[in-house]
Amino acid sequence: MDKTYQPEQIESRWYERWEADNRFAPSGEGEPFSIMIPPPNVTGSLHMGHAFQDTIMDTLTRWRRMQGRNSLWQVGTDHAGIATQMLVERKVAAEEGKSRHDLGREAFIDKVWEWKHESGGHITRQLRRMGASVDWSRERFTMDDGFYQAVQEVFVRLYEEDLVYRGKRLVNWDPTLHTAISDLEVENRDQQGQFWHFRYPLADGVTTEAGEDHLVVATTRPETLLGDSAVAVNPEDPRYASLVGKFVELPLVGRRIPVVADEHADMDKGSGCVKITPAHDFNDYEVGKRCGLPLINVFSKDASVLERAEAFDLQGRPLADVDPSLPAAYAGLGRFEARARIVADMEAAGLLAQVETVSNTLPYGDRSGDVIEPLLTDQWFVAVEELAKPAIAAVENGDIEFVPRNYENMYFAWMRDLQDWCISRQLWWGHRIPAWYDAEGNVYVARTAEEARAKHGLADDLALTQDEDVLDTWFSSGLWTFGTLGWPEPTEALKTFHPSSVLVTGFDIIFFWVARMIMLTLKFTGEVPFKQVYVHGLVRDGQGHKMSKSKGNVLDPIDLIDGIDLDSLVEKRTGNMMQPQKAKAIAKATRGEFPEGIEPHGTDALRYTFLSQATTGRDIKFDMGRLDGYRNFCNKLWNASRYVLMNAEGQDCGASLDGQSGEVELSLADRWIVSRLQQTEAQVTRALEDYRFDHASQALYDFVWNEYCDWYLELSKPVLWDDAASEAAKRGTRRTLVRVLEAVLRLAHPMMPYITEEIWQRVAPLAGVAGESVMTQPWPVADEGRIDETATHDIEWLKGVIVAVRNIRAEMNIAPGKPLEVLLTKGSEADRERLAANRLFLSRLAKLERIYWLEAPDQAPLSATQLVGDMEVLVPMAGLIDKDAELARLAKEIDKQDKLIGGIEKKLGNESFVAKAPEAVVQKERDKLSDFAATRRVLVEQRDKIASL
RNA sequence: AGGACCAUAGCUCAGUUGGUUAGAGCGCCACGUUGACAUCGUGGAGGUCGGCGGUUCAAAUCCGCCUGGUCCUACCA
Repeated sequence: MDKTYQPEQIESRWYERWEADNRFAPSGEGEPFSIMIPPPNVTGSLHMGHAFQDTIMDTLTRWRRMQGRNSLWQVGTDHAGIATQMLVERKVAAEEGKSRHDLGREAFIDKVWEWKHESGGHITRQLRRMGASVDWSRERFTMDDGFYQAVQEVFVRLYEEDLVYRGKRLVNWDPTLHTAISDLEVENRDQQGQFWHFRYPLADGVTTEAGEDHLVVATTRPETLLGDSAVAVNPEDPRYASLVGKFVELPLVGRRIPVVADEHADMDKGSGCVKITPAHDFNDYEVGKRCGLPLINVFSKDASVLERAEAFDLQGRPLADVDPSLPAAYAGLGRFEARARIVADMEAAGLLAQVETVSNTLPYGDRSGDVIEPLLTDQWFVAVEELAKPAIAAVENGDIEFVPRNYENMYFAWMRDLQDWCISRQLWWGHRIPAWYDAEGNVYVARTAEEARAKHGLADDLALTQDEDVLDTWFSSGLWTFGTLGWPEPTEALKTFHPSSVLVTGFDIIFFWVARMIMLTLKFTGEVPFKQVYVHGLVRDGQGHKMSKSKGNVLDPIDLIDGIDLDSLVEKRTGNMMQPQKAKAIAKATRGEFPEGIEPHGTDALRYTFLSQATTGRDIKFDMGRLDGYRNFCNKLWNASRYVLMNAEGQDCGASLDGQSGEVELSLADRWIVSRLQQTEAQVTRALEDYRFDHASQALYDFVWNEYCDWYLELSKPVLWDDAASEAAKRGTRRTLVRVLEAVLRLAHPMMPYITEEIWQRVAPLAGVAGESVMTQPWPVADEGRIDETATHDIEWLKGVIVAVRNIRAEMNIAPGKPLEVLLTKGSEADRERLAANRLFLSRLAKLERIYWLEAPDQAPLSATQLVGDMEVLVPMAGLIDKDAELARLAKEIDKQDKLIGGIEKKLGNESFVAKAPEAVVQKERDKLSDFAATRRVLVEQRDKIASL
């Protein structure tokens, strides 16, 4: 083995090997375990969130696989309608100078497929770098043929049950992308805005109670005035009661619109009158419904003003009795330009009463960044009410369990207040809606045009045109858990792996995806999609800020693995920016944070970092320090393995594959480390069962570094290297070294797959273990029978003596390597026996010249003293020790004991404590008190002795 | 406005059903390299557990209020 751990040399090699050997496919045996990967966007590249999530899923999958479960990690990518279409549009524009409309629908779709074939493999290659043990042979895409079938099937069946319907409704319209988007894709941002108060003249000479000939309404959107169809007042409002049923004359337009009574009008706000524009505001739409008002649309798909308004009734039928004329001056103006002109014209007409500056929130499209316009359009919807009921019940009755639990509340809150889901998108890339229209506009929904004709008895020569729209991406990804397994066919895979065991996902897509999967899956399979949902937080930068290109704080997981030099990192963060003016500051911050660039750390270290930070229900601040630390941990494991191999290879380890071995004798240290291994195995397993990856990684780290390396390897040296040790003992220690390491590698494998495989290949044969890969070895199961309390206590004693000596050395400024004479005294018979049994270990680890039992404590030479239990560890001071330093040290120690004693005496002095606390607790305090008191006595004795010199 | 979550060492975080001398890693200080490892070893310093109040024999842990932070939902004519 190389002297230093170099991950880049082992990682790609092992992944290719595993994949070639088909190690990721389900074994076909054992209880099924399955995870469906949240399909990443096919256009995307792997970000920290993916890397984190993939690490968790891979750890779970590898662990369950080793436990003998028939494990499937289903992989695939999402076609991601808007994102992909935008990306290819930009590419075509840049390369050919054409828009998608120049190309036409078919040619453009071809371009997208072409692009997908060219570049769609980027993210899956990155997934391989993370070590993801997904079954590539089952890779799926949300627009592959199978998904096409599934999507058609679901849509048609929902339609047949009236759970999908089409209608003219007010939707969130993106004027840049020219498509509807769902509520979830709208991002509300706080803004400073203006609030204009307008006078609307009352018609027919009517006046208010106060004698005014007009009403005052206020708006942040003056341009919607053109589409007003009423002014509402509160039914309880005495100021305007007489006006209900009367009319106002809409300024600039001249249309007569009624004054209506509706509780939407708030008497305490402004004048108490509110303009109602049902076609351009969601609240007003509701008022329109309640009051039977016409819907007057005044905007085109670009959100510019129409020449003539379009009026509809609530069913979306054109209304002939509304005068559609609009002032010619505004025709074709964009909404913001129209706003300015309308305000100016109102002011010129003396109808602008007041302008206020207010803070409000505006809806933005999360893809385009444009302000969303509520617009009346024909769209397809899923009626969610019926679907939501069983979906809520499934979580309530525990069929689906959220981890951590509190996300269930978030889920319930959202599910109980669900709006119908607008599923049509005016895009080209996606699943085209399986609906056909004849010349009269009759709609026929079927899986194919042929089926539509057959079903509805249509003539073969009747011209049918398919709906131009595609389905929301989340509609198809909502079928992910069963669609990937072959549904609607009743496949073996579906029977075996559905419902999936656990969904690993971020809280940010609980609404987008998780909730909809639950609804659709229950509807079509009668099963839940997954039994558990493990919800993790967002990966943020070291300061807790969201990583984003515009902030220039993005870390690329691949850069953490391979390393990146500073200039490349700066270039990556500042190149191709939307706001180039920020580049300088970002470059400076980057150079400050990473003066040397980023070193290579390897996949295993990155994975370990994620796991150690994967604590329940909170975002993680990615900590570069930990990444370094876990890279060092890999290095530690690597070097410990080198030591083991150096001492075991070519030697009789008492367990070689050929079964030939001499007699074996286990030392105290051997029994102890085996015992501790059992406990660690139990701890790690328990932690993984509880999704406490932080605890799992911590337990393993502690065992490997603080026990196996720091103590056990050191304790093995005297046995292996000292002639005094027997051959049987040497054999026993070699066997333990090798077997414990082999088990550790299995235990660590799900978390750090590469390094464990690399080392395991060399160690397994020495441990008498046959097999081609650690991946398919059994998961270590703790054997309670090998937990050895005596050995643990003895080792604790041994460590205590060694640490006591080291402590004295450090405090007394005695060179670490200087051989010392040490006396033990005042202890029990057990202590005396322990000394006899462990003389070799003690001498070696504490670097002693001589250690012996002092029978008569009162004859002790002047010494520095430490206590191990009741026993005193003495390092004679002659010529060694600084008297003042020792006195100072003792004073500090005595002070510490005094504080402890004081605390306990106070407790025990409290009568109600003694009376009410459980006897065991009280006894524990008494025991502690006598321990501390004894320690104090020894320290004081020692102090007096030294002071008297 | 409603709700959720968070606040523990300089930093990033653990802390099971209340009883621990409140822990880890990084960072810091001192010392140390002939035989696994300086991506290291040994020893050490560092915390009134955000604040106030309550329950209890006992609170980092349970309850209430407050402060600060993050996020979600809603509203803003």
